[in-house]
Amino acid sequence: MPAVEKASSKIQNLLLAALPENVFDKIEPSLKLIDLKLDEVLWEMDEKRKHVYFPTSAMICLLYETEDGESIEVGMTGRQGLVGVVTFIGDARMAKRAVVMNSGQAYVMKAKDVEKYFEEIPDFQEICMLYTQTLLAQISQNVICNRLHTIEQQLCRFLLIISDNLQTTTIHMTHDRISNVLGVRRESVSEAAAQLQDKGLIKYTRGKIELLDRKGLLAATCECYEVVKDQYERILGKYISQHDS
Amino acid sequence: MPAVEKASSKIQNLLLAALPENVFDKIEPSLKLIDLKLDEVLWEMDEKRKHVYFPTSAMICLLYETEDGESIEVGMTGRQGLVGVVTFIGDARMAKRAVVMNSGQAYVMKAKDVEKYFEEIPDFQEICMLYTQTLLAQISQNVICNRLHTIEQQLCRFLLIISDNLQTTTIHMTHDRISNVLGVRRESVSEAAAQLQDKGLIKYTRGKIELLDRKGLLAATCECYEVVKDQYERILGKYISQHDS
DNA sequence: AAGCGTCTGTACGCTATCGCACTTTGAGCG
DNA sequence: CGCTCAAAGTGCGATAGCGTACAGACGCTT
Repeated sequence: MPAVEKASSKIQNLLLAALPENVFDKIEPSLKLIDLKLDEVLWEMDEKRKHVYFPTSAMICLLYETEDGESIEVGMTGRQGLVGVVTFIGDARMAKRAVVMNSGQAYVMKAKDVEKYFEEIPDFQEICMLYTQTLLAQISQNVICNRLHTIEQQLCRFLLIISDNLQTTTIHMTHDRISNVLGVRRESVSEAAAQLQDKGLIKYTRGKIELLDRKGLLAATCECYEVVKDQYERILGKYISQHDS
Repeated sequence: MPAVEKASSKIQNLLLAALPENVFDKIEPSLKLIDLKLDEVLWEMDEKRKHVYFPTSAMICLLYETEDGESIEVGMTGRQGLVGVVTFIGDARMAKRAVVMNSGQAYVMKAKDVEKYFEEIPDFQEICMLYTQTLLAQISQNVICNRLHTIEQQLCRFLLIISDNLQTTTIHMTHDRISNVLGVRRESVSEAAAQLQDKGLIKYTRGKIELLDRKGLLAATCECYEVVKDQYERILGKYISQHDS
């Protein structure tokens, strides 16, 4: 199997792609590519985690839901990461559930296998631990972002992150859905989106947002986007060859 | 040396106390008890972490500082935890600095030794990893708390956490200092504090806050306090014998 | 005992966001 | 091709928290 095909069709998850080929071959039997539908719940709080997911084209959101039903994103993962960090650092449940935010595919691995490989294969362990660090950085930044930045800034950041993970400038998502992730009103998202559209940075219609001006969005968002991205690069950069944009 | 003395005078850090005695004895030579002064900076971002701290009577805050100088707490640690998680899961820098928020003592261990014990002693590794999980839970909850809850609720939560860690109902801290941690104006803290005082939950004078009614504070704070505390208990509870309050 | 500096109280206008209610629009379905 | 319903637009009063400015008060120092 030519390396090109491997990179393009199989290992679309950056963490898996970061593994040395022989390591990947070793764990491959435990990987299964599956489809994830919108709003599918990968796990609920207080449920034992049975799988770890390495998204390729799907996007997953770690959501928290308060006692009175409001939901907020704690962290977010696409092809740049994995879902189920807690599986190998223990069984903490930091979010109430993991929900598919953008349908697509992901590799799944049973928690048992993950644990096994984690102990047996140092490279695998290292990649997982490094990713955990980037997740910590991401969540930490969300603390700051939620306190200090405007909805417009947060929306820009959100769009950029999605775009990075899905490798597209067209995002299929309604304002309402976004509002649930950001933990704000739908109207606030609509308003912020309208402003970005006025500035020529995006263009949207029902459930579809197109990013027109990446640089403009970068200028309109807060430092948080760059900070998290930089940390990701610093921590995992050397392992991840492929860089888009 | 009688066990009582050990518990009372030496191992005031709950994580260290959770280690089996023979394990503690093994790592003890690497531990040094030091004094931490108010506002002392344990590390700055982009500095290689050289030590791990196990606070006994000190309280340490993981602070983030934005480009325009605002500071916010990302996480907080006292005798219930340790500072320097990143040392063993890699070298991520999720916060810009760790600052002493309440003077007191802490055990220090060199990063090198930490790494060594981490690999050699499973019990040590486990405790460290479990604590990391609780930290993740704590930071995640801060994301939610910052988005959804009032300053008054957050102040209650803050006071309760400090009280838990310092094992006292008298907190020596000015409104100004608290405002830096919560990432709000000093006046907002003063106002919230005044309300809590009116309700008879606390009593304060210059730089000193006394908690009068713990139950009342619990009722006045948000779910976040309990959620984090529950996670801590669930994850580390079985190792930690001593429970106050 | 006085003085000074730090800590806290108060006040006011401003902004971002909320909550709610209602309208308009557009995409996809039959 | 038109209908229908979800998505997005609009408006308005309410409110939490901000920024700024200044006044009062407590406690330590001399």
